[in-house]
Amino acid sequence: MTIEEAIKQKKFANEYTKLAVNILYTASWIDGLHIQALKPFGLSPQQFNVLRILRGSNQQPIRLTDITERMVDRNSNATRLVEKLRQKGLLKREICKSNRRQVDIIITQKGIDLLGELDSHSDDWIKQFKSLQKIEAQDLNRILDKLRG
Amino acid sequence: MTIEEAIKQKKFANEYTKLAVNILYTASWIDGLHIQALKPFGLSPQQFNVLRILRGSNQQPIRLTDITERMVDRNSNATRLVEKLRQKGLLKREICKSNRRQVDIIITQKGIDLLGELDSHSDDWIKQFKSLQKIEAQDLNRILDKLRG
DNA sequence: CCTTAAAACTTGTTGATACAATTATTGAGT
DNA sequence: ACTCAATAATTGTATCAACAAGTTTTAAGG
Repeated sequence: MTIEEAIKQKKFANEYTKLAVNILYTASWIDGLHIQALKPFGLSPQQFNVLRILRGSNQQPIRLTDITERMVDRNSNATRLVEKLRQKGLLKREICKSNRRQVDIIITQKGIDLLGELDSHSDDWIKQFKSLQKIEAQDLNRILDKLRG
Repeated sequence: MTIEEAIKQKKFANEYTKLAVNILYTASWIDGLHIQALKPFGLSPQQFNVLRILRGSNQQPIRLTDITERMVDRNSNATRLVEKLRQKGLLKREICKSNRRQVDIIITQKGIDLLGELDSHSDDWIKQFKSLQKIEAQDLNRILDKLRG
């Protein structure tokens, strides 16, 4: 379905305006898929994102600012996200001894297990993407990277 | 900047997972640009979207459901968005005589004028997109459309 | 040391969003 | 005409995000 059909707009000022709308629309669509896929596990996309960042640090403690830097959606409030995950027992937080301004955060076994479960289900929503040929996915990745400059 | 650098993640499971993250990240980036561009005019991206839909209907009254159908981000609550715009005097709403369940919505002159101002400033954020060649923008549009199936 | 600035987080407040439940109105079938 | 389902919109509630202002701790300059 073309973006014109999707939002019932016949024409755009130019190819670039259309692209901006298309990316925003597609992202909203993906976000919806993602939310549905995560719902059975009680996680929001941002919470999931934080957990993956923690796992990615290979059990090394990580600071809140590190998390913010690596988040897909930078606008979230890392403090409150982390607190939510802590309440669920998916991570631990501890004030850093050598620099008491910092809070060291580390994923728990329960968090790792949950991510493991999710990995095996990830195809449920990623499979939508398999409609693209690998070369198309590569093109898309390359052009998006270029776009952001 | 590659998506790997942007979120400091060395590798992805596959090209498709990477693409999902890339689209979400890029959309968040565009959204940020858009928010900044609209801020001086006191509009959110969704409010702007609604106004453009109204203008696009060529002064024909339009219903709430029509607006929802055409919105880039479907998850918003059209009732409350419209109410916000009404308070600013940018649109009028009137209960439809022939079908009193419906509310007919129409843009005001003030709304049209505001959009006119914005049109002349739109390049301010769209110009980011000019770093792409036209063919790249076309490719991107085509592949995103295909992706959504 | 003492003051000031910077860093790392947290919190308050206001506004937005998601989803379900509710109201009001119309249309269809009998 | 009466009932029931469908349509159109609104509202309630809980959660989430945006942004600024605040706290605590460390570092730097004189």
